[in-house]
Amino acid sequence: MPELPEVESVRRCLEPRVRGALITEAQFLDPRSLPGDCPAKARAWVTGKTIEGLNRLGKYLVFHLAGGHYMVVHLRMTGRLYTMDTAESAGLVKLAAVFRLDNGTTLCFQDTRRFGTIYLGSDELFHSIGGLQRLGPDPTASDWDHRAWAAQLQKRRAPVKSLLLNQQLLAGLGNIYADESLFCAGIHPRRPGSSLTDADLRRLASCIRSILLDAIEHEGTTIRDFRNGYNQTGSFQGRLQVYRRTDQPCRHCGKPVEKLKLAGRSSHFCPACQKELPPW
DNA sequence: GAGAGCCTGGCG
DNA sequence: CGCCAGGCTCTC
Repeated sequence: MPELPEVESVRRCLEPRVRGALITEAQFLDPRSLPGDCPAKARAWVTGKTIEGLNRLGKYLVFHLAGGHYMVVHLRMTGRLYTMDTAESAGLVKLAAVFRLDNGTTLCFQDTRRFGTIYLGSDELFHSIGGLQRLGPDPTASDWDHRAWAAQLQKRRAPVKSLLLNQQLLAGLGNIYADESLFCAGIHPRRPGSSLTDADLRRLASCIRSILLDAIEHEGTTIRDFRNGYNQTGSFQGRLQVYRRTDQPCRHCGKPVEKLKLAGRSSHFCPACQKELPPW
């Protein structure tokens, strides 16, 4: 569910409400969200620690805790992380974890499909979490070296859509924004990375950046499950051009949007605006 | 590369 | 009932 803009929206909501706060009480209600840790041990570990800051690395949220400790959260498909006033939080059901803070805030972690994960530890976490240690560059960073990224893609024969989903090459795109970026750049999702010209990749890099930044401004896309750090929906769903618009007219040329399966995921594209023809 | 698996719930 | 879903990992 959450891709870079959704995770960033969560981070921006939460950061001012958790920074500087002490965790006075924690409950881990679903052991599956704690790979390698047990709930009792995790509870004792986080209780009494102060949250010094909240960063984002790709789709990971990183809580910086006093003493060089970290709590890293990945929301996967249906995870929600939001705050509410502790007074309002009584009787909440189906939470995977709850944290009470000394500033009167309660931080809730909810996850219908239970793929989401919470990792606790020190510096070694960044090596032990497989997806975190080899994370590619962040396309929303002002110093993103898109030319180096483009050169990597041109070395691969895999479909460009699969390459966009590979977090080792670029951190933050998921199925929605990969499809939207390819439409914006006029590139068919099945084109091999090695077939992309420098001009294609300059266009694609520019589309990725502008779409992600625009989606952050709109607090992300809510198809069904996504909620920001205030437990509210985003609004970028109204601006989608192809994602989940199969058989509906392309907003640019009117031809019906098509769908194909790539890397086990649906890919939505306009057959006229995103041609897959020789010379590829 | 592709496919299965991890889970739950909504939809046709 | 079967299919599908915003992510990621692991096996063939």
